[in-house]
Amino acid sequence: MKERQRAFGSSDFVRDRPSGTRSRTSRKKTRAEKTEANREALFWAAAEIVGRHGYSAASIARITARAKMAQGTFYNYFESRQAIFDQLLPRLGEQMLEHVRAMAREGRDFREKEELSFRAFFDFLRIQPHFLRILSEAETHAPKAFKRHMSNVSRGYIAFLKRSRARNEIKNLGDQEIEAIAYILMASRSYLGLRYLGNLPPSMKKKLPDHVVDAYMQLVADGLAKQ
Amino acid sequence: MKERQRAFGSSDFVRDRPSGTRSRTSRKKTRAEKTEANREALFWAAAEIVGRHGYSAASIARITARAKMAQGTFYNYFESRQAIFDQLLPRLGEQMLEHVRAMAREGRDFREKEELSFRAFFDFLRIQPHFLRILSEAETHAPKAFKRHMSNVSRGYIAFLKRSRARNEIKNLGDQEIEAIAYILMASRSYLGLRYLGNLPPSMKKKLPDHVVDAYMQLVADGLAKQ
Amino acid sequence: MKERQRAFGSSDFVRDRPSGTRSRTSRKKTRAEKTEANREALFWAAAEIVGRHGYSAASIARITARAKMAQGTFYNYFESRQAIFDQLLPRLGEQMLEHVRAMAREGRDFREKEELSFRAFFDFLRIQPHFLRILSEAETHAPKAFKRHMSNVSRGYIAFLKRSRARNEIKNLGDQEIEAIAYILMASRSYLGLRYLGNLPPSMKKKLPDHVVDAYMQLVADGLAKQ
Amino acid sequence: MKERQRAFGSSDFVRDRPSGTRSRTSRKKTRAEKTEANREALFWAAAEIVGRHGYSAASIARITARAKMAQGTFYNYFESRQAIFDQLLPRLGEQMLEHVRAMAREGRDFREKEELSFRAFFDFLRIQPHFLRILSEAETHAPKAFKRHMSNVSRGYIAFLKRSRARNEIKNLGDQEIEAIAYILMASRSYLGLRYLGNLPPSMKKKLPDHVVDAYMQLVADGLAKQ
DNA sequence: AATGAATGAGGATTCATTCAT
DNA sequence: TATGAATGAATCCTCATTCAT
Repeated sequence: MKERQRAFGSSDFVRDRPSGTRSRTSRKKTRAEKTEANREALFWAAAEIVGRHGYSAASIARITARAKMAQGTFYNYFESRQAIFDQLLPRLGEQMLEHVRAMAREGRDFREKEELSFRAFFDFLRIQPHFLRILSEAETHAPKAFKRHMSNVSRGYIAFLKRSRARNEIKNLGDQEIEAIAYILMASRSYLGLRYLGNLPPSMKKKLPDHVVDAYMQLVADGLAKQ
Repeated sequence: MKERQRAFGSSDFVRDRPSGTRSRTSRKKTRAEKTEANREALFWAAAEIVGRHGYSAASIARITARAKMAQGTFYNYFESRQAIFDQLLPRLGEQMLEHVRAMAREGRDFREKEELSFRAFFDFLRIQPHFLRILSEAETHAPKAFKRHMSNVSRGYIAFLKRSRARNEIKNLGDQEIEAIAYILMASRSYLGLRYLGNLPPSMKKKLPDHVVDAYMQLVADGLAKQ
Repeated sequence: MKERQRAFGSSDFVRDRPSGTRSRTSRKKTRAEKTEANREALFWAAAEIVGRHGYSAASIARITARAKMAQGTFYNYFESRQAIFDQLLPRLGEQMLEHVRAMAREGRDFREKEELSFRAFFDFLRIQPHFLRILSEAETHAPKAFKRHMSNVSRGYIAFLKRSRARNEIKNLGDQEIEAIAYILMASRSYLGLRYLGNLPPSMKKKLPDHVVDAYMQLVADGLAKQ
Repeated sequence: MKERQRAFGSSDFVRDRPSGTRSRTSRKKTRAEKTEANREALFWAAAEIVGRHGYSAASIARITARAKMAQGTFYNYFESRQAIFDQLLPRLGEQMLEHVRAMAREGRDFREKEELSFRAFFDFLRIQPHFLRILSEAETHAPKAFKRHMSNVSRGYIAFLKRSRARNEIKNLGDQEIEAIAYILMASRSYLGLRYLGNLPPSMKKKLPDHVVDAYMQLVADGLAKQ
């Protein structure tokens, strides 16, 4: 249960930074940089622990131990335990969206975009395997963030579906139907992630099996195709 | 935060009884009946609290307060706090399956059965509105029960899909694709439940809007139809 | 930790009874006999548990479980938990004294009597291996019984020593010295018992090694002999 | 039953310090010193309570109250209640041995050394009157420490006896007999301590009566003398 | 800004005792 | 008389948060 190994949640947080800001090799960090680094360390420690063991297991003691800091230091960076919880999902969710959008952009039509974004989501889970647990427990432990995330993501999805509809790439569904479809597609990603990538020791970054992509795409493409 | 009112869930357990055995009005309960009633009271108090506030908020103090018992009494009925958590999902999950299966049985083909079972699921959520939260946090707080539930439900779903395939009512998918589809359909129910029935004061038993059923059935029926 | 096996502390309690009163084979017990048997069962269950795990581990639940009774039944036989604790040492102590005295009686002089009683004590420990622990923790958990036992036993020992002194079988010690000697001899028995018979699974009834008897008798006989 | 007064034992720990390091009057304690002082306060509070009322009466609440700390603070200094119990006997036992050895060193032969160490033991009991109870209940409440202490002390005693044997100062006993004798001598100290210094309000530091020393030395010296 | 000790409320669990059956 | 459920106080321990250094 001790959290001494690997202070930083993962290399992901480094990768996360716009590459220009990466600290030059072996220059001493400025105060601001060190502050930022500490906040990051805490954030990723929390993400790791919540992702692996759940919000209720993420005590300040555990988070700070993993971030190699004293307990008290936590409160220089976050107002409270709840405060850091409230930031987990928004930030990871935004990361996820960026990652997915960047990929989907390459597709030329609904089908291509949808497959690309579907694959991108599971890519992202390999980078950030804790995302799904952080998401699912957020409903109780960070409910505002959860709602915001869900409506945020669904809004994007709905817009995408409406654009596809306008381009005649999918069935002519009503707006309300489109919203429901968006939720179904979001749901699929979560459950398939859970089923096919879940519970992995995070070193073992399995890939989503192709037959899952096939099944999904058959259902979605045919299910939404103009008849 | 005090838990003094009777758990709503408990009406369900009464409904659950074979109607012949319902205790005659104002007869004194036998010892065995009282024991059973207490266990039920604790169970539904826990279900209510977990469903509404999450597992970590379900302290023994809170559960027993809601069930109007002394704290120590809890341990006459359950070995530990974890023990009652481990029973929540299996029991509610079984209830859900029975409810859904009973409805689906009436359908004549894949499409009818699927729609009936889909509607039945949301019926069930109106009876047992805490089911979804109990399910989603179970991943961390009752992981064995969670896995068993998921594989239990998916097994049933997969069998249903294979039967439909054998009857030529749906596309000729491979076994692996069928499993993925099963997860997608399970996922849809959860997320749509969350979106359209979630977060309700449990008295307000909203119905799932028809356009959601439409959207779902269009996607699924066309998505799985023989082309 | 469960105490289901072997309701009766040991065959000792049977052996304990004056042989005339032993219940005739397969006659139904009278009410009084049954009552008595229950009390005995509780007593020996308590002795066993205290002897093996200490007073603080001897909960009513554990005692009654071992005696195969309901918890509440305990209070038909003993006023309180403390009450049964207060009876353990007096009764076992009395048993011990009887056992030892019966043996010592056969000796003709100080030396013989002392050796016989010394050996008898360790005999007794094989019959009643829990005696020493019950004794040593009684100082805190049944202090009155402890004091009474100690003064009871020392009184007997002192009388024996004084008689030996009167018969010129030992040194001419003052009364105060005699008391100190009595404590030393009692002490020796306890510690040697602990060292050479202690911590045994009570089935393994080891015998006190002869060299211990030798050492003791050399010390005592020469130490108290007229010079 | 409240534990508000300062533990008496703690004066001992002060006395224990090399005199040069004693904190100057009214200098503020450094953090490290305060930490050390707290640990000591807890230790001696526990020793006092265990010595006076037994291990099972030594609750964290009681210990911390006596040490004038919040309950939670305890766990900054000891891993668990058992942990502090496990330290009581080793530490007091070591103190005892040092005290006794320092005195015995002055003796020139077996007889002198034995008398000095005997007297030193009772000296020590006046300083540390809880030692005997801490020792006797340790058998059940800190069994590993108990065994280690016993074999530790007996080892020293046996070595002393063997040296005396080699110098022809005592009878030529076999090794096994020597071990038994060692236990007898240890036993005597305990029981005589209990009888003659026990149960005292710890302010009343009675001295062991001379006639007890006489009796003991007569028994031991003559009992072990070459005939 | 960083530390880590201190706090005390809150949590799970145990238990002696009571009491209705 | 025997039962075993009910009680609620007491126990050990954890933890978010505060604060002096």
